[in-house]
Amino acid sequence: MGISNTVAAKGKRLLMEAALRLTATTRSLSALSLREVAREAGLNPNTFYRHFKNFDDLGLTIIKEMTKDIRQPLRELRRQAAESVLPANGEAHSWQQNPKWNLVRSRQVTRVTVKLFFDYVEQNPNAFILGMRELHGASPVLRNALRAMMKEFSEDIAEDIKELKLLPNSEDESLLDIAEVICREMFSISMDYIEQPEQREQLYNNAEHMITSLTIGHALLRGSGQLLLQATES
Amino acid sequence: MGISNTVAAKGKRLLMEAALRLTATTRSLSALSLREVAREAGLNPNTFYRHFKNFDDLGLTIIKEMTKDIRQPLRELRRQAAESVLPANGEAHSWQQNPKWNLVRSRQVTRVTVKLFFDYVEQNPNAFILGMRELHGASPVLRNALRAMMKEFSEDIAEDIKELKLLPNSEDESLLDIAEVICREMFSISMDYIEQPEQREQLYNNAEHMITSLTIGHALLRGSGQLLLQATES
DNA sequence: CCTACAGGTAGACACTTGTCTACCCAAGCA
DNA sequence: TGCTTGGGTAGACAAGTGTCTACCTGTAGG
Repeated sequence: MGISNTVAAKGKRLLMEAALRLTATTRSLSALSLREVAREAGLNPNTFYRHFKNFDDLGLTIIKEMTKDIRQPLRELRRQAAESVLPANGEAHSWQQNPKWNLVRSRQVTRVTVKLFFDYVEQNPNAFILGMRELHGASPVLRNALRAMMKEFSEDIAEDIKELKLLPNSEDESLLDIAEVICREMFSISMDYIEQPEQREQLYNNAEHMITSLTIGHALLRGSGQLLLQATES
Repeated sequence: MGISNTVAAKGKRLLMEAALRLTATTRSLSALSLREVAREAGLNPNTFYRHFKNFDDLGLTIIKEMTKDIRQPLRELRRQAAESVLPANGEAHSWQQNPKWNLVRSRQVTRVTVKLFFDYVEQNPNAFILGMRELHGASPVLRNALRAMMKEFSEDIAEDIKELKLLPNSEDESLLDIAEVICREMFSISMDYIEQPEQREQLYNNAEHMITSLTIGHALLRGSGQLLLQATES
């Protein structure tokens, strides 16, 4: 669950999975004991030393695995979503010529991406729980690693917004700030998504509304007011 | 630091402050040991039992104190900010009649509030660190308590936006969702604010930009496009 | 003046922890 | 064939832990 099979040694994988299980249900990584993890993995305490220097080491290894597992799929999902929404025959593509269709398309891409992201969360809840725990956790090493990971995700988002032309006027670099907010919020909301299954429909709608407000507001502040007005007029 | 003197017993306060100190620099609350906290407080381990049932109990007490200390001041700051920005003599007040001035006023209120919030964070860093740690920490009790606290803050924000007329068209209840995003983000950004003093100016600007984009985008989606276009045209 | 009691201490208990040294075994390779 | 080595185990150690019972002391209230 969350730990890909790229990790060679069996014992190593067992330990990582055990840590992931304990972290999600019980405690933060730094609060676990070496013996506890080994016990959960069904191994001798000393085996831990064969694979990891300490808990930061274990945490880093898990985080790297997760990043590798999640990053690429997420981008592909977004690209698929963008390509699946096409204009009606003969209609113009550019924001200048067809603002309304572009806005609809953007929102559609957002909806699909958010949906797929939440599906992903649903399938790997423990990985996300560990991530959020340690992002604000006690270990500076893990905090920094996770921050770097989220920065990469944000850069992906910003890049995709540009390439897929999801916003008018998306040239400037302050788009990255917006992407970071989106990224942080999606991770944050995903905690609620995991813990409150009965609220999922609403969380889904809120997330979409959050992203749309944020991006549209950003575009408006950057001088695309006229276009957006046309796009939102019924 | 962060623990008001409303707590009667001296030992109790000492323990709370010790926990706050250890949490911020070392570990999450659930990873602390009772003896460790007592040692830091200069007290006998057993004294802990005189005041708290367990660590959740300690955490809850700290959180309640903090909420009481922070909530009211924050609202007052926002109100002061709103009142300090007045239209030039004879100018109209309403969004309909004077959109540009209203937008300027809103952004001004945002700027001032954000500034004051960060000042507050700077003065009580440990309280905020503990809050963010436990918001995503291992204890469900503390998580829920902190979520409730943030919900209250969000309601304050939403209410103030309405009362102070910081947005056109701010009647609907989905405003609360936006307020929750703002609240979460402000707490999240405040961690960076504490840890990266050299970035503070930029974090400050980003926060303001984030809030403005979000609120304006929200208003635009709710049909205030025409007004906002007028407001943003130079 | 006595007494109740909140707040603090002391010592002891069984238990868990990280880490050390030493031993084991199977796979890969010369 | 023999040997190196990665991955796993066993046992022991001092140190730290939560919690129990028992004891002390100042202060408020009758």
